[in-house]
Amino acid sequence: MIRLSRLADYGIVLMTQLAARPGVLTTAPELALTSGLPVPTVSKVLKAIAQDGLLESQRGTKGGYALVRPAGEISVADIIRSLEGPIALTECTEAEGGSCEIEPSCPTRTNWVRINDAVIGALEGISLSEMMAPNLSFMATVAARLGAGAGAELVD
Amino acid sequence: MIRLSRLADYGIVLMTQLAARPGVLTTAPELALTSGLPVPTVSKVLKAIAQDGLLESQRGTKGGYALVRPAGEISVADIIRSLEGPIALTECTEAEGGSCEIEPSCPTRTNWVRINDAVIGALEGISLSEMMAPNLSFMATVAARLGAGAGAELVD
DNA sequence: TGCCTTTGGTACCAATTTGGTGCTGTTTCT
DNA sequence: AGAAACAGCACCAAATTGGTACCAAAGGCA
Repeated sequence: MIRLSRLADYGIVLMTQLAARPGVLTTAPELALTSGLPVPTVSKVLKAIAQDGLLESQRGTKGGYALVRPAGEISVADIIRSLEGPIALTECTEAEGGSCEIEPSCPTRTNWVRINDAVIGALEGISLSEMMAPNLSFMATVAARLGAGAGAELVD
Repeated sequence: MIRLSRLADYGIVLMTQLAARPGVLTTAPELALTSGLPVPTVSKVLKAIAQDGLLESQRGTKGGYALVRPAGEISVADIIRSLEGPIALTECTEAEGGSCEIEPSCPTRTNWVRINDAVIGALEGISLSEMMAPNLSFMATVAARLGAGAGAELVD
């Protein structure tokens, strides 16, 4: 499966909710309520994202989490990376290339990097603010970006 | 992880090797040799792809596999789909939406489709023939494609 | 100061998924 | 016939994931 881990999925949902309250500290239990996810899970996810620097955290009674950057400057790729490390679709495309035994007989290898880059590009191109509301301008952006490709005729 | 399954990875490698010999039937054992993968695995992968219709298969002594379409008309997305079914980055984006419990409180949901489409677009935009050789024109194409946004102005 | 709230870190356990393999049947060519 | 190759099972082992629990540290407040 080419599938995002659930944690990353949750991360994007939670970050989107945080983006809706810029500058305000929100606690994990609060986000658990609004998202419908269990508190420990929310904690785990936010902890990891905060550690990566995408969230600022405040301990204590009036603590909580808040975005460190405006929603428009945080991409989906950023969030995925903060939870899962560098985006690598296959072992081939990992920085520490080593465990691919068929590597010598694999001329496809170098081209994998291109696929990887294309996917990363797609994820870089979508910011948190674009995830916040179902607005038409966003759909138009994606449509234009995809051009002849896949999700083309979304709008109009 | 946002990672392709190994089977899909293998599938693309094997299809690339088949693309290098258009019109010629190649056996699974042969491909196992050239790819360095175990025969049963190669068999399994090719079997699945053939069943989906991307490969034609011929039984018997002089049997083997061959592409049904020119390499230029088979995309990476096609191969992934033939092995894993529809590309869905999260449960949200699956056709048979059902198992997402937090769905009602998930305004992000509709936007997930956009991310999904962007990734699919990136994968649709890369054909087997582009995976065959490390040629510069392909790299230039990708570079241009990545330029503005994600999987933009694909082939033309 | 003492307590409560909240994040930080670690470790663990269970379940799902994955991927590799083996076996038997069927087709086709020599 | 017999050999070679695909077709379709079904199964087993291992890795990954994800959910949880527990304790430590920090900060506000009475």
